[in-house]
Amino acid sequence: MSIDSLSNTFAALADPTRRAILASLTTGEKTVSDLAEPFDMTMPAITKHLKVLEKANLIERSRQAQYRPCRLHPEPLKDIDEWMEGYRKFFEASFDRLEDYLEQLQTKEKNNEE
Amino acid sequence: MSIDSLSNTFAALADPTRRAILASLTTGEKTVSDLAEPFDMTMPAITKHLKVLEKANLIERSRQAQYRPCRLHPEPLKDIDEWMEGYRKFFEASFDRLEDYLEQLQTKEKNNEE
DNA sequence: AAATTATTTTACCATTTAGTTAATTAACAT
DNA sequence: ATGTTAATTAACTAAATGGTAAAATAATTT
Repeated sequence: MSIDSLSNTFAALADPTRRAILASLTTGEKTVSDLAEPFDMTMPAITKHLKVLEKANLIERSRQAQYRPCRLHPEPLKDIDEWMEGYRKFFEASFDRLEDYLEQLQTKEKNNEE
Repeated sequence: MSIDSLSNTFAALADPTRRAILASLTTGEKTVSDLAEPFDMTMPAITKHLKVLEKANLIERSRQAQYRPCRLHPEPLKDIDEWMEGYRKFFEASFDRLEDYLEQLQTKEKNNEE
């Protein structure tokens, strides 16, 4: 039980419906019906998606009358951003420079072995 | 068929074994056995993870004798980074401070109203 | 040619996921 | 009290996922 939270966050984002829900929440709090409206999907399906997002800590919920409004809780995205940091140098560099970089690394490794 | 590629990338990253494989590839090309070594997992399991990464375009493979070396192909991470761009303002520290600041302002205003 | 090493494929299994319909809960409005 | 609106839960299904063991493929070594 309890998969690591980075995996959980990535998994939650690996679905276009859920990403669209998050995008929708960037403009402010929304009810479940509001969120469901753009999708050709039943309400229980949306409820499930919201549970996934809630478990991944990407949204927070409250109660107002019969509504359960959702709002964005972006903190877990920070963890992804930090994870990305370790790879940024690989995709920001031009292809030629990446190859140079990898070559350098391998040369260094070889030298360290001696 | 053919899920959107952003979903595919996120899904590929939603597994600690696969992320560890990517991390391992940041130091250069590795054979399947090299990659498998740290894990308590059979070779076919690793082969499957590599297929997921390959399908997500996060690794590339070649042939050298009986080896099938893998190397990092970081480009899809760029797409994630770009997706993140739309959310950065929500989780970046400066924003938190801005929120605090705005909250302070509103409190002050309220006090002035009384 | 036979044996070894590296890797994949096949066939299987258990669990999770993404959806459905039907029933239920909760709060509000008449 | 009754009905309406908002949302969830329950029960089910099909497909995907992450793993296994055993067999197959491919190249190398002896």
